[in-house]
Amino acid sequence: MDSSCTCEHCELRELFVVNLDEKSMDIICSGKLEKDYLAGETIIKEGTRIQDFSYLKSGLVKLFRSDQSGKEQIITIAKPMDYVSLLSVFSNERYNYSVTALEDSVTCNLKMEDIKSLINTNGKLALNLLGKMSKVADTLILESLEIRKKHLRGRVAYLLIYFSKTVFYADEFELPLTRKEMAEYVGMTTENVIRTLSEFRRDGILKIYGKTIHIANMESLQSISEFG
Amino acid sequence: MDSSCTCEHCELRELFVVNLDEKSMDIICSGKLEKDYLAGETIIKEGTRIQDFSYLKSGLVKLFRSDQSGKEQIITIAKPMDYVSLLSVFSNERYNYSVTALEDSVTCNLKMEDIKSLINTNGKLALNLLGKMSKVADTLILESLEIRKKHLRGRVAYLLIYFSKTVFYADEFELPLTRKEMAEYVGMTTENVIRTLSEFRRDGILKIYGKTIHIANMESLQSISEFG
DNA sequence: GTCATGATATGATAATTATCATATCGTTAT
DNA sequence: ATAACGATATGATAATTATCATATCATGAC
Repeated sequence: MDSSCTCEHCELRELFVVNLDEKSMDIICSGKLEKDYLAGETIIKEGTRIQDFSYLKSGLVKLFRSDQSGKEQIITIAKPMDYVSLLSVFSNERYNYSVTALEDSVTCNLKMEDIKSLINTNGKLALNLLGKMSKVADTLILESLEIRKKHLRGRVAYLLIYFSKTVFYADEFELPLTRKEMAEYVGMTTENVIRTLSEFRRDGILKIYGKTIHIANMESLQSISEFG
Repeated sequence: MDSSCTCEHCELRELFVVNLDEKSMDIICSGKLEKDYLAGETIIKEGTRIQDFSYLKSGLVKLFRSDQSGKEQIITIAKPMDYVSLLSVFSNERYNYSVTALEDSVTCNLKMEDIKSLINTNGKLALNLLGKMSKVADTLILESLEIRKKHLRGRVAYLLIYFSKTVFYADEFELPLTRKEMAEYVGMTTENVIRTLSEFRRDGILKIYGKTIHIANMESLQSISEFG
């Protein structure tokens, strides 16, 4: 066993759920590569050839698209143990989105070829990946339909609740997005994100200290999100 | 070989791309069930348990969600050889969307269990399905981002081009959606769909005879879609 | 045939959202 | 330290879109 490989102790088992046999684990591990990124650094650039199958070990990243005029749309945010390259990966030669670190982050990159050959011999792994991809796609599609139905207040409320309930598990947290990025996520203008946040502050729903948000009235925020 | 099974001649081979061995083919085929639906009929109802893995043999169907107030949002339209149950299928117990026939349609239903056990033993099939799902998810997600960027005129133009170029392969076609459904697809009101169509007619871009649409000026329509 | 209903259609108005202008604040580069 | 820049912030205004009212038309129910 390669002494530089610490897979037995790493999260690969958790990630793939099914226990791979020693040989498969060795193949995967020997090609495994961890990379560190500082907040703001580019992890994947749209148009790059897809060679790795990567997941996020720690930190927080955004997946987004840019149009010709440079305007960006955030597709989703990935948390630790989420796949960074799941969309596109089995159907495309190249990434059709970019990935940037929102916080200092570490990715774990496996070789796409290794994964593909493993899938060929390990049906459980295949089903597991199908399940993961199905879930990610479902979530993204339903989320975009939900957001589309909401007014501006509802969209901002939705986003704050998202961070509070599914990313930070706290009523007070440090926003990992600028107001501009929040706007790019939920499809509105930066000015209106700012205005909406100010409005929530004036209504006593939020306390805002720069990027630090404290949700003072979660009930109100939730009813605004569901729409009011 | 079961004489009622005509799989050798059917499109299963095309669909799965990889040639299944006789035994696998038999398993799939013996559980195969074709169903006919008239335009307007419900094929899948949101909340139903997922038991089949089905694709569309002929016709045209819409996948959509309904909210508590009965308002609907169309997720996508499936054409022949598209999977009707691909989203959700590997991650959910129940459908979180409904499917209705837009035209008289025929579905071919395979047993989910058979597919799953085949995936276990056939890596190529697994990779093929991963590819298909990846592509569908990608398309849906990017489409929703594209539509979100457009103004009303661009959205209607986009939809008409979609039907012309990828569904009917013709400049003149019979719209399979009501104006209300068009609105539900691209996220606007019925009135504004109608108004926009009228505007295109007045500008000489379209000729409209009820549900029959003739695109008289594709260049204009395309530049409107890309936005202008 | 007549009625009821939903689809299509159009206009007037209201609500929502974006754009533009401007200002402050904090951070980084020099 | 100062300048430059981007992020945050707010107001005024314009553009976009939805809502409401109303009318016609087609279709299916009876």
